[in-house]
This record gives sequence, C-alpha cells and structure tokens, in this order.
Amino acid sequence: MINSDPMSETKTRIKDIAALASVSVGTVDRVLHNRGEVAQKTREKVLKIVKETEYSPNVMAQALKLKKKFSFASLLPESNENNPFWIKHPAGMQKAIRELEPFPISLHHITFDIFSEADFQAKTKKILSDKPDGVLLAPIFKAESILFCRKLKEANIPFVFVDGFIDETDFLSYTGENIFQSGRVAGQLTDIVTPEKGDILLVNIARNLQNIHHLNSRTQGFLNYFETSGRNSGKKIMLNISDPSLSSVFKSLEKTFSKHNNICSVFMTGSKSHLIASYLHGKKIRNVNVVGYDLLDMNVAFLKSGIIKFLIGQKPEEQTFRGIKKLFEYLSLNKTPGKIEYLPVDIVTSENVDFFL
Amino acid sequence: MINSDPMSETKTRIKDIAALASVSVGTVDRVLHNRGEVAQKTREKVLKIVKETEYSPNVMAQALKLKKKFSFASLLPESNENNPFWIKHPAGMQKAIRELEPFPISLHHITFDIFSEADFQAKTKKILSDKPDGVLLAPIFKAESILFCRKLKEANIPFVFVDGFIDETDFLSYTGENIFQSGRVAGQLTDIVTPEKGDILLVNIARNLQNIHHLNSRTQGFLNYFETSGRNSGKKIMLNISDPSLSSVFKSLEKTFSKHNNICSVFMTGSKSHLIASYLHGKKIRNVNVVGYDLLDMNVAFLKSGIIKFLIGQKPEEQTFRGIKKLFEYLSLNKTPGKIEYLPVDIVTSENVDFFL
DNA sequence: CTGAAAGCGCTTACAG
DNA sequence: CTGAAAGCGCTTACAG
Repeated sequence: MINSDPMSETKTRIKDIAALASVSVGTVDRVLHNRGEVAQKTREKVLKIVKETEYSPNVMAQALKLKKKFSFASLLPESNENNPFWIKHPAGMQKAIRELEPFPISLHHITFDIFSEADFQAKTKKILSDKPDGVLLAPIFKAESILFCRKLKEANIPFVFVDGFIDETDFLSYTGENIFQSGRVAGQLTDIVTPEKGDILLVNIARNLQNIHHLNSRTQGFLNYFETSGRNSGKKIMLNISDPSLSSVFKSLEKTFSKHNNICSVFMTGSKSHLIASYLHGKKIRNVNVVGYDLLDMNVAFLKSGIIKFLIGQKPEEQTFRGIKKLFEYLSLNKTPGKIEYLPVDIVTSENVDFFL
Repeated sequence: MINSDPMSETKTRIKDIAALASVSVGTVDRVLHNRGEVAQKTREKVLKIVKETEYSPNVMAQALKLKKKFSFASLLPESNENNPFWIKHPAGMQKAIRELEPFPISLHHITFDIFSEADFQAKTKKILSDKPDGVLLAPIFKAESILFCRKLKEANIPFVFVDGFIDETDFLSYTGENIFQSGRVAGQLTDIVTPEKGDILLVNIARNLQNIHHLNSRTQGFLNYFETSGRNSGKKIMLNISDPSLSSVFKSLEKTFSKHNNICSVFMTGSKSHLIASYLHGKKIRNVNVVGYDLLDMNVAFLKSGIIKFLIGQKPEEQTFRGIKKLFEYLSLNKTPGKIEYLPVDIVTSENVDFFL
C-alpha cells in the first residue's frame, strides 16, 4: 500500500498544534512564519511540537486563503529565421503555467536579440524594474548575465537557468544539457557512421566564438570521445565560420571540401546542420554523414531524407517547463530543487524523430 | 504576458453566479453537480450563466472541502531475477503520488506471476472486490484482461494501460511504447552497425509466444524496416527460445552460431540481451553487435563494455507515473487524457545511458 | 424546490 | 505578547 501520507492516517493541523501547546492558532501561525511578537518560551514549545508531529501545511488551504499571484519573467533570445532554435521554448513555459492552473501565475516573456549584448542588458533592466517573483533565463552573454544575476540576488529574486549555466552566480537551478557529455555522444554517433580511416569535419558557426561556451564544450566533448574511446583514426578538421549566411557557409564548405578529399562525416556543433546537408545535397555529395543538433524543421527534413544521420535533441520545451515549475515550487511549496538537472541527451534518427515533435 | 487565467482578471465564483441568477449558492451547486431538486427554469437560468461566465471550479477549495481520498489499484507482473524488467514500475507510481501530495491518494499495488494466467485472474478478483476508484494495469494476458476490463467497466471504474493495450476494451488511456515503430528503430540501429552483407539473428525468448504480442509486433517492425528502408541485405535468421534458462539459451545460441557463420548482429526482441552478450563474451566472439531492450543492470553493464551497441529504453517509470496522473486528473479534474500516448523510443548507448538511470 | 449556515485548514487584521 | 473572529471558494446537512 503506497500512501501519500505514510506516517499517520490524519494530518496534524495548526489547530492540533495549538491545542497541544495550549495556545491559539494565531500564535502557532506567527511562529511558523517567523512573524515575531511571540514569547521565546512559547515559540520553543510550539516549534518542538511542530517537529514532533512533523507538521506540514495544507497547501490547498494556504493557496485558497492567500490567493497569491506569482509573476514570473523569462529572458530568452528571440527566435527568427536565422535562429529558429528558440521557437519552442515559450511553449514549455505555457505548459507549466497551464499545469499549475489552480494557482494563479503570470509570466512576462521577454526576448532579446541574440547578437546584441546591449539589448540583453536593456531587457534585464526592464525585468529588474518589474520586480517579478522569479526569473528564468538563458545566460547567453556571460559578463552581462553575471551582472544581472547579482542584481537579482540583491533584490532577493530567485532565478533559474536553461540552456547553460554560469557557475559564478547564485542560481536556484539549471535544467538542460550536459554539454560536454552531449559532445561525447555526438562523437560516438559520428564514430559509428564513419569508416575507420575517414576524416571528420567539425563545423562551428558563430559570430563570436568565445562568448558561446556551448560550442566549445561540445567540441571538447566530441574530441575527447575520440581520444578516449573512439575507433576512427581519421583527421579531425576544424572549421569556424563567423558569418552565418548561406553563401558564406557554402563558400567555406566549398573551400574545405576541395582541400580535404577524405571527409566522410561532418559534425555540426550547433543547430544549423541543415546548412551542411543542403550543401551536400546541392553538390550531390553522397556518403558523407552529418551529425548535428536540434529538431528544427529543416534539420528534421534532412534527417528523414537520410543526409543527416543523427540529431541530438535538447528538449527545449522541457527545459523551460521544468524551470518554471521549479520556480513555482520553490516559492510556494518551499521545495528547493536540485541545483543541476541534466536532461537526457536524446539520440534522434529518422525512425524515432516523430515521437519528439 | 502568459496568464493562467487568460480570459478575465478575476475568476467567477459560485457566489457570482448565484447573484447573477438571483438564487443561492446552494442552488447553483445543485445544478452544477446534477443533484436534482431544482426547478427546470432555475436550472436553465443557472446553466446559461455558467456557460456565459465560463465558470470553472476552484480546485483548491473543492479539495479542501471534499477531502476525497482516491484509492487506486495497480496490477503488474511481479519482478524477480528472471524478470527484472518490472522492478522500476512501482517507483513511477510512487513518484506520481508524491507529486500529487496535497491530494490524498492511496495505491494498492498488486503483482501477479507473469507465467500464470490463473494468478492474474485471482488478482483481478481481489481488485474488483476492493472497489478502487481507478486501476492501472499491464494487460499481459489478453483473454483474461478483456474479461477483467469488462468487469471494471460495469463497476464504472476507469482503468489505464501501461506496457501494451487491448483495443477491444474501453480503457481510459494507454501510456507506453509504439511497439511496431520501436521494432523499426531497432532495425535501423542494427542496420547501422551491421556490414551490408552480414547476417542478422533475431532472438525471441518467451514461453508462450502468441500471448505476448509485444515481441511479435517488435519483430514485425524490425523486419518491416529492412523491407522498406534497410541497407543490409544479409539473411534474417529467426530463433525462438521457449525455455529462458541460461543453459537453454546458450545451447540454442551454440547451435545457431555453428549453423550460420556470417552472423554479424543479434537483435533481442525482449529485455534479456545480456544473455546474448554473456554468451558472446564467454565464447570470445568479437565483432558481433547486439541490439536489445531495456536498461536492466546487466544490460547496461554489457552496453558499457561495448558488446551491446544499442539499447532501446521503454521508460517503465514514466509509463506508470503518467498512468496514475491520468487517473487522478480524470477523476478529480474531469480531464480526459488522450487515448494513446506513445512515449519516445529512447535510443541508448554507452555514452548517454547514465542520463536514463 | 430553495436558502442560510457551518466548516474544510489556513492567514490576517484587530482588540486587548 | 496573545486570542477570537472573519473569510478564501466550495459542499452539504438541515430547515422550511
């Protein structure tokens, strides 16, 4: 028999504690919430009984009485054609709010230009002036995020990270990928589909590489796999592309492929593997496998057509879903979540992709 | 701004409806719950306002007042050394009950001998006599399950399936694998790791094959993949083993491997791929890849050591977790879940397995 | 057929 | 420093 209340059949209520301590419920409530104005002796007596009876409040009654409306703010990059990765994040937050329905929660979702530190900073100012009860953010820009998080802490506003975390801040929780390990998984998958002596091309597309630590960690994980466990002994060729435009990417690939004639697989460290696939398709280059990230529509199309062999999913919706839930549970139920929650690294192929869409 | 209550700032309460209809809250409640004893005219007036105001009850207040305790029953195979697959299912139900904490729920978890239809039937009798509010079950034995489900329906007890479903019953919801598609995924993974002309051995271990339709569907999906999409052109050798003991399995494998000398991969349709791996390991047969199901400790060990290349996870905990939640939400919040919820087919390798444990 | 009142467990403003 | 009372939104037993 599994019970939600394994210790006792009937839960102790404030009233019971009051009776046991020979005080009124008002007094019990005052010590429970540290509202002061209670004699030290009374306080101790009540606290003792609270402990003995393992009192925990009835959340339904609390919520009914308090009708506290939580207002959350979220700060994520805006999604557009150039950056469709972020398109699914809001849905996860919506879902969390719907699921928490009986409790009134509002969420102000704010986006910033992923290429503009200034915009990010402006948006953080706005959030701080709104004084939300909790914040969810993707700490894309490290320096600016650290500043923002410090201010949040000063204002006593808890915040959770998605997509990545910054150790130097006092975040409540991170929900997302283990970035290094995900690079290792990508390495393993690439290893499986690459001939033993075939070369592997690693492609980074990013304007400003040192600021986006994901890609670096992924690349590190990827290379680490081959150092420790890989079978493939081919060359690992690194290609950094700073201009994400189609023509620029194609030009870079053109140059690289003409220089190296034994490339058997391409690993794309970010979500734009469809660009690689598109290039290979256009050039009618067969037998080159692509491994990349994220279930964007374009990526999925190439996965189904077979040019992309594996995609690794990051569960963007799940990240924001859990982030919001953690904020809520922390604030309303006093549950402190685990500091770091790594979501499984999903391996996605043409055959199981539909389950993830 | 995403809001839990998008239509109006303040929710309408029974009191508001009563005022609008010029009746008392008691009357509103009577029509809301079809408790009769209301004049037809009054009834219609109230219903109209309920509709207009899009009234929905405050679950917190309901729960606080009602203190209804739901009692659920679950019926799953008992897990033992021979059948460790079922060991993780109870944890998912526990988790659901913990998460639903503020609502009092009790669960009577009943197990049956997976080799005994009679035991299954006896346990269903017990459950029926307990009259639980909802039931979760794995319909392992088809005929007996149909009978049981009919009785549940007669008693007006909703039930959900995990691990498989039977179309002919009136189940509330199924949460689990798309079995055929999971076979296709297994086919694809096997295809990837098998040389183009290598033979593939399919192993079924089951006492009573026609009763366990999983394995059949998986095998069908597996073969279907090679018919429609596969690259491998080797033989597909079927091996059915009815005695699951170690010695019997080893003997069957011995015989099969001596008869076929080009087996490059083995697909195990159930959770016992560790037996295959163990055989290969003992015989020092290298270069034979194993693909199988379920993250049992023994399987994971062989996955990490490299003999098993891929495992497909079924998320046993998630199945029962969601099943219980669906029962609860159906009963307490009147939410009817989707009839069939396929969980993603998880592809697990030595590099991402830790996220799933 | 209908209304007024009590009470679920909690919090808070008020009186003392 | 402490207690008594009102009220959150709902349900129910009772009186009429």
